[in-house]
Amino acid sequence: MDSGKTSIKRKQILNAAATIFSQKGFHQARMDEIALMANVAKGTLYYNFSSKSLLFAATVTEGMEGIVRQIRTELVSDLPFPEHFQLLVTSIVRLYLQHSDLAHIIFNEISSGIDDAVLVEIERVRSRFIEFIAEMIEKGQKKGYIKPIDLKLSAVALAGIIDSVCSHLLQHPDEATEEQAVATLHDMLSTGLLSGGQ
Amino acid sequence: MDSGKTSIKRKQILNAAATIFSQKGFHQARMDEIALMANVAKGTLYYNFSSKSLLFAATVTEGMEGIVRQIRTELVSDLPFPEHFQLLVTSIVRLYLQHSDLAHIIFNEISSGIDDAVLVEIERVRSRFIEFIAEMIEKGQKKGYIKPIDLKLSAVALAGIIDSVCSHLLQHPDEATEEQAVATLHDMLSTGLLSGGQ
Amino acid sequence: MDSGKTSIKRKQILNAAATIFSQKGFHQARMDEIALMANVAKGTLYYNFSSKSLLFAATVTEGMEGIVRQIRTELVSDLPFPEHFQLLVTSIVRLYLQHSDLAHIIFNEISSGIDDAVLVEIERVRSRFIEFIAEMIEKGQKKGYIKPIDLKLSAVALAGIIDSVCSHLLQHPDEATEEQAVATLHDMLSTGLLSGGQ
Amino acid sequence: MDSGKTSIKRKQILNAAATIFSQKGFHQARMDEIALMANVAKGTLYYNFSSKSLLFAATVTEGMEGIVRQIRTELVSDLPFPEHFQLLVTSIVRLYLQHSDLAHIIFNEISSGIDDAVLVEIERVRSRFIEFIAEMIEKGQKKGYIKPIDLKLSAVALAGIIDSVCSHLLQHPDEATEEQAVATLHDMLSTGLLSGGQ
DNA sequence: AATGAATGAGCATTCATTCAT
DNA sequence: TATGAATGAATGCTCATTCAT
Repeated sequence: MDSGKTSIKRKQILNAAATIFSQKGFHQARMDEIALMANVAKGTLYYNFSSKSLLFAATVTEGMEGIVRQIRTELVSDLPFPEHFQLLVTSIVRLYLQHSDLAHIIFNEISSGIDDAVLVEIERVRSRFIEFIAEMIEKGQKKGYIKPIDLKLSAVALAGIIDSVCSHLLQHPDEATEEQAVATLHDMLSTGLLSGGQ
Repeated sequence: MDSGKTSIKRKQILNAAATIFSQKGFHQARMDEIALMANVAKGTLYYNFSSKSLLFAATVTEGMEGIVRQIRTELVSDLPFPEHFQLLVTSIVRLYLQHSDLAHIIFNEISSGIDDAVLVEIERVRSRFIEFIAEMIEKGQKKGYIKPIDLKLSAVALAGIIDSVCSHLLQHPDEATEEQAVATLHDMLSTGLLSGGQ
Repeated sequence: MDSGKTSIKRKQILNAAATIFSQKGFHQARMDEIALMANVAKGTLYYNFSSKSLLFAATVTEGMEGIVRQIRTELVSDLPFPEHFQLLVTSIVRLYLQHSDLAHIIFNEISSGIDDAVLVEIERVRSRFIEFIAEMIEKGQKKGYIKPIDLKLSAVALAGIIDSVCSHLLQHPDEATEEQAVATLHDMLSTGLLSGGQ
Repeated sequence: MDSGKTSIKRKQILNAAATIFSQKGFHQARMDEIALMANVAKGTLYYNFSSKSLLFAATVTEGMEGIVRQIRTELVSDLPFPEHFQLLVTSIVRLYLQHSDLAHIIFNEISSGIDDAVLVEIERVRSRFIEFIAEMIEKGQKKGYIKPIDLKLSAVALAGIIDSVCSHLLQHPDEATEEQAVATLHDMLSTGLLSGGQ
């Protein structure tokens, strides 16, 4: 199993797993609880995914695939670059908040105690996301809109800044609105913190 | 107990705890292992800290206090602002890498399953750090060096960007040097990604 | 079901079961594995045999029937007794080694945790084998070749001695040949260990 | 742990383990049940023996050591050989029946699914017992009482014959007395099955 | 007759915590 | 103060069995 994409129960399980894993983290998530939320017997979890680690891996991988696909879809527009960049930030923020469960896992779950193989898989997913962002930045550079800067590092930085602000937003929903967050992010990412024409 | 500051064993325990907790995260760290590394019997852990959660809280709190104190010390200089800002970034990066264990905990260990009381304590430590950064930004604004921007959000963003890049650096030491990372961070934080005369 | 003798799948299952059960013993054998080796779906196992215990019982019973039948066939000869006795030992040893899987089960699988009903069935098979040996001994006694001795106990002893030596042979194939084993067995069973003119 | 010889709880556990393991075999024995019978908490089992397999190994090894020691003690007599041999058979039978639990394990538990390391350990114990018997036979040969015969094979045969008859006795206590069993065994082992002076 | 997805009771093992010394 | 033997609740995983198709 572990790879057929279409069983109903399989989807129920992946959904429940995404929720529970992101709420509690890998180690604190209980297979019992996932089974309960997925409305399947515990054995069904293991019939479909041979271990907790592999269920976790599948949750992250398949979830992330969907998200990246979605962002790509939203960005097929032919907008001029400044608007394109604005859209990128907005899209990522919105999707992060929409799928905060998965996003939280991907950005934060590095904790050991997971099979090394699975850890590598998660790292691979994270990398692919970073590379996707790096692509966007590179396009901007080629069109002359983005300054010459280390691609990988700036992509990592961009991911980190969005993760951090969105996490904050989710934990303190009263302190700022999504619009404010997007505005601040876009402002900082575009022209930095310093004032005036430096 | 939990508050007397001077026992030798207590320090041994806190040191061991910092190492183990940062290597393995809260849930994967075992009291046995901490006791072993601290050269202390397991009972002694509980004689000094009444639970794993409280030991974790003490580790984080006392560790962070030291770090913030150290940053403040390094920043008492009367440098003009641009250099001051550069120094701030450099200091935080250096301390993050130096205390990556603790930093990692503070920036990433949100996973529940820890006593709520302790979670609140960790959040408090994180907040204090964010506020410290916000203060720095505010000073820059008052002196006219930093553009008007939401203080809290930009502080959160700054913390996130540094966390993300430093974590990346630690996991992929071959991809970039500390100097490159500092340069990229300073560049992005100062003037953002867009090219042109901002 | 459990009694129709002619399905192809049924035979495939019994063959696979004999192999797996003897390799791993009753408790360690898994129905999955038997189904796999029999080239049959798991459900088919249960369609033909209503439980693991009953499959085990059928495996043992039908297997043993064949073996006893075979020994009887080999012994229809009209050899004079000494040669007849020699042939008996040789045949049993050869068949034990040939069907070591089944033999191992029948001589060693006493472990409980199997349905009592099935345990009784196995015991019955074992008994029948002991009785078969006892018959042989009795014949020898009647012809004056075998000393007066408790029939049942000596049959049990004979079975035990053969089982023990054959098991040893299987586990340590390098320590002795089949011929040596047969010779030693025949020697001990014929005239015992003591030297001198008995 | 696993090697200190003197804790009270440790002994309680080993006694309970011997009983349960021999009643149910390795796979069917439950750690819960052993803990219950030993009057300790389940955790205490694991505090003293790091796994079920190791507990099993310790049970077999330490138990067997005691038995072999006991047989050796009973055989220090300076009896002339025929009586010595009789005593050997009698002692082994009596001890087998006395410690039928352990004896049963050592002679029958070959089932896989136990750690290989532990299986090897059990095989080692069995071997040592076989060697002990071989020594006895060798002594008899040197004194001229026992015929020239393969030492190892005859020792294996002797162990097997005793095991088989004793097991039978335990399962069918009504069919023969211990004395009858000893008599039959001694008779067969001394002069075999054939009558007269062959 | 045959299948295989689904089930859930059962079990070994872990580990924070306690407490007698 | 310090210890470490003892505890037992908690949990991942297995596998015989069922049943809708």
